[in-house]
Amino acid sequence: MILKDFLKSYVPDETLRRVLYYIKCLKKFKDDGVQSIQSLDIAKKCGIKSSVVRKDFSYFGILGVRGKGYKVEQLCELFKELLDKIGPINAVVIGAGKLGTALVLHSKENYNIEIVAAFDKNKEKIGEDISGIPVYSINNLNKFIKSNNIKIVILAIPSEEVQSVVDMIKDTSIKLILSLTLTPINVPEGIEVSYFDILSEIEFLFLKLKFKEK
Amino acid sequence: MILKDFLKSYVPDETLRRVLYYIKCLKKFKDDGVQSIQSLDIAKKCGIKSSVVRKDFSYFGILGVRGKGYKVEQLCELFKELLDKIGPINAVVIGAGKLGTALVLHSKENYNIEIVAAFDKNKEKIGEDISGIPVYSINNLNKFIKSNNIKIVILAIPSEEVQSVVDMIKDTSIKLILSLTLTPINVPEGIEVSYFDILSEIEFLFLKLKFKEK
DNA sequence: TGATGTGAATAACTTCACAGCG
DNA sequence: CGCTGTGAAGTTATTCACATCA
Repeated sequence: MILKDFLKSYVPDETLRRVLYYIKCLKKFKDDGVQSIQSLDIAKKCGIKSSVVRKDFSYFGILGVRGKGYKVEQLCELFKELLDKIGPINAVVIGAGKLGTALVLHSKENYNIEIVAAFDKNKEKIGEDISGIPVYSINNLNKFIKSNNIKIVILAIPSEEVQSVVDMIKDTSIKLILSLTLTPINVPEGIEVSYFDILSEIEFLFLKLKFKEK
Repeated sequence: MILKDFLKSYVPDETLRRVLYYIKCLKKFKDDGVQSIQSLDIAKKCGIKSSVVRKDFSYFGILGVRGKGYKVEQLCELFKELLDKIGPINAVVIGAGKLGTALVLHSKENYNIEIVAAFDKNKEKIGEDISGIPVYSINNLNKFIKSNNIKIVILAIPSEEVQSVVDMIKDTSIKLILSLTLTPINVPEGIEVSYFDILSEIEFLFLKLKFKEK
């Protein structure tokens, strides 16, 4: 046990988000055979300031050596420990179209999340599998979630269909819904919804760019 | 001209992000035949507070009627005007795999962004088209961007290939790169990079959830 | 009267600057 | 000496509370 009892202490959301960058970044250093690094090395790679890196690390009690830096191996272990402590991240994806399929395939490579099943309403897709992950009928969704104690659902379906699927799983173990369109969803207390739409993100970034220009 | 000269005034980034939610939300109200709404109606739909809605609107000089609310039609027009003022949002996508293809198809429905071409290194895909959008060889990317004055690139390719593609377009009209994996990219000044990885976002949200639990 | 519009207070996050220590 | 670790200052965003006006 290297980590201090971090779950009790306060960690800013933005730090948690960056942790995933750090993990990716450190993996790269490790693969390249780098053994020792400084906060500035990580900062440059991630496009942030070195003081951010150091402050972020401080929330986890990560200790570098003053005047020297950090051991890559040790940092990797620490973050691995963090992820282990969180436990397995199992999810299901709704919609076995292009987007849903892409997600299932990506989840096989280098992520800590596992997509355990896909669901669709299209009869032609039901019964198929995506690289070993089964595609079930949307009618079995509620039952599957309950019996497998699934906490996360990814919605890779058209915006018109989003609410009806959510209504199907209101009363299950689901804690987190990630919708891939911005269409607002109604959920009961206790379920968190996030919206994550690639094309809308582009629109936002471009809007921001235009506002800065003038 | 309803909008005041907003491009001069300060608008928070987060407000700009929410604008895209408002647009989606208002479209829905309009489609449902709702003519008049209050800030609380929008807030509920979007899962935010009514005061946020009102403050956001205030940056654009949007005027409701005290004691009554807002006219849906009028709000829709205002935001349309905003988008028109920003101008067309043309982008290219790199990678004509599942994810890239999904993006091209989605861009056809109800977005303000237009994906004008896809690029791939796979000979079998080159020359094909995705619902009318051509797939070109990655070797033509630099030239295409320059001759079409493209400002936005979406990277839907494996993390190992990301940097080499970016290196190809360093000296073009590109202003904005959206990478769909978290792998850090080096870019020269003047190009903004954003990272947007669906599975990593899930990891982050789950991490956040776990930290809040305890 | 009832919901808007907005300054002021609060909270969250980032940056700074430098003491501390190997 | 050089880089870490971290309070303190600065910045940005959210929330509050209420005057305002159709």
